[in-house]
Amino acid sequence: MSLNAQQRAAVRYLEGPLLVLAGAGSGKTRLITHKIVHLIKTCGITPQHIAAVTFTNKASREMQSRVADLMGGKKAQGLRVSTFHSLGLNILRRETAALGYRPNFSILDADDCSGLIRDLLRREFSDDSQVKAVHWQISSWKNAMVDAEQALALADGDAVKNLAAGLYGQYQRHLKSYNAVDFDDLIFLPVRLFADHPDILDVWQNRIRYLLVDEYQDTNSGQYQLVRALTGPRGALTAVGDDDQSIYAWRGAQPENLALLQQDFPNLKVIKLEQNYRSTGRILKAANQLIANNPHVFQKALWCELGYGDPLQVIETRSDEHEAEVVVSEILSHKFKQRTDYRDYAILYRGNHQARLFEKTLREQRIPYFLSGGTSFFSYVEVKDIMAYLRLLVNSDDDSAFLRVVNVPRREIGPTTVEKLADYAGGRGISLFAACFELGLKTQLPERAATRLEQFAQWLVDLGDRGQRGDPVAAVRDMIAGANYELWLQDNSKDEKTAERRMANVWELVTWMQRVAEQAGEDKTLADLVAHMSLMDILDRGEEGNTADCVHLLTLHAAKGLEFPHVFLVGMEESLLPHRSSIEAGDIEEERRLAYVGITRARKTLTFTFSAKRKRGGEMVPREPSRFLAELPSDDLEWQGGSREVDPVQRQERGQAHLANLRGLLSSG
DNA sequence: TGGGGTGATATTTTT
DNA sequence: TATCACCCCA
Repeated sequence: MSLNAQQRAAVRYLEGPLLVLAGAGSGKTRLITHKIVHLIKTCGITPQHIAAVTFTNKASREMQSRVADLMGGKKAQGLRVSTFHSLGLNILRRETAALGYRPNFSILDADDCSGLIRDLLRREFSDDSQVKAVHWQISSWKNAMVDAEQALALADGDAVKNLAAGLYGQYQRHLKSYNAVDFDDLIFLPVRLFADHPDILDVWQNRIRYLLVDEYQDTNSGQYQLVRALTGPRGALTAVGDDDQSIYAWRGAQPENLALLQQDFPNLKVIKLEQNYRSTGRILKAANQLIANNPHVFQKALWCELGYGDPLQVIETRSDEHEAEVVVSEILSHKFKQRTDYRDYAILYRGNHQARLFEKTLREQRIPYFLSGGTSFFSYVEVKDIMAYLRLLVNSDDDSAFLRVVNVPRREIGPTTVEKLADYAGGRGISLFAACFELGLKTQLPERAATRLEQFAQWLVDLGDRGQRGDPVAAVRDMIAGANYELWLQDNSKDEKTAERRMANVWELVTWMQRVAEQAGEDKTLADLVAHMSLMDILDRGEEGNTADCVHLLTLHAAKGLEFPHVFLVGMEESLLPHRSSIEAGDIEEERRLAYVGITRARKTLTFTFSAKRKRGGEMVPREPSRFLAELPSDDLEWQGGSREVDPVQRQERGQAHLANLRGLLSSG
């Protein structure tokens, strides 16, 4: 497929920094990938001097594979397509010394960090009720490039801020002594580094001669500063974004960064991509009209050549249960009439809890479905255990990992022993792991305990050596076997089934690690593998999800970037969308963008539903249709339902019968 | 060590 | 109202 005039202009524009305002479905990934190939093939820039940055691993993988397709077999060796965090990790790993870290530092995930904060809170204030708030506050500060010292100055009055500011410095010191960083540090530290060391920045500006940023409206302060630093005066930057799809302000994204770019680069060129290749005219008209209610720095209007399409349906239902039933039966009858696949349908909603009833109804009808979200692979206890072992193998200073695994599986190293060990290590200013080998420890502990600790540590040293010299993955297998981890799982799971499933997770982790190792080539050490794995989620290996024929159940946030022929945007009610808390905060613009994102996912048909009543806290609460429905072009809407009152029992029976009937038709046809 | 009882919480989530 | 995390006790 070729490029349109605007896309072509954006690909070819190299005279300075470029901002591409890419509306929904306007082919922004196509633009970025073509530009990368253009830079390589036409401009002769070597791939290792080009970096493309995305937010998610999924987007990064997608971009990589599409560049590979465009290159037609010719490998773009050394091309850096990565997430912001991987890029930061890359910088950190090359500049550990300048940052005062030792090689092979660990990356702590959000849980580990919360754990550390909980411990600190307990110790300092013996009150850990505010862990989440404090963690969130520190993280926000880091994202805004505020360090511990500055935080102290910023915190006056607000209780959580005071608490967080008081802990921030200690938190950082602990991380440093663990030789560990958190996710936010992966951006924060490089930005700091570049500000303090112009010579190092210079090296990186030479290494990355052209930078492309995807989903630019989602960048936070730190990420923007990283982009600005790397871009430098040369201005070799293409940022692609859509202010109307900014839906992550609540976690620090600064859509203002779009306008800021214009300020910081006065010679910024702006190109708009307004032709949409996804949706019908009606859907786009609705999207445009809705989003016109938001203020705009950059005006933009989507158009298409795909025809006007079917009217948008708006269905009023009696209850949330009824809503699920109606949507499912609409899907069934539509599928029957149009001979479509289940995968052509998506049900989009504001909050995860809304998925439940749809899930239940789909399951009752034996309709396969795919549910977004859920527990991430890396939050399973068994996966976290193994990851902690890996971290400890690589970085013996990682006390956080040490504490997690020292007695898992049971090694008869109880809390008392660990506490004494911690006291000793603290006094000597060394890691828990190092302390296990010290003779002085033997005077503090009963001999048996000291011996067990030393054996444990020695076992890890041996494994680490093996991982260093031979095949790292084999060393990991040895570790799992040596720790008797499987036995421990069997003893600590509800039943055999769970134990098996959990062990399967462990093996999946190992298999995945093996694959990462193979992909990475021979020069990947255990440390490299572990660092990479800390930034990935095994769940977004994707493939199965896409190929399986499933109805998709997604939050509006999770739906961004995806498209479906037939979309149901459910729960179009005041206090759901826009959400109550946003109404109360007087900020419904982001909610409107959320609705906009939902609408623009649809290719052919779009159905809104809202319920007259909804169960909330056990009671049926009356509901109002969302104000956003009123902002849509009424000529393009077809309203159904809501008018007649039917006996609920009778209705329920009728609904069930209808569904069963449809299912029968489908399976026979 | 595990099960039951209790209390907090009910927007969105990636790395 | 339903769920879930966490705590305590047997």
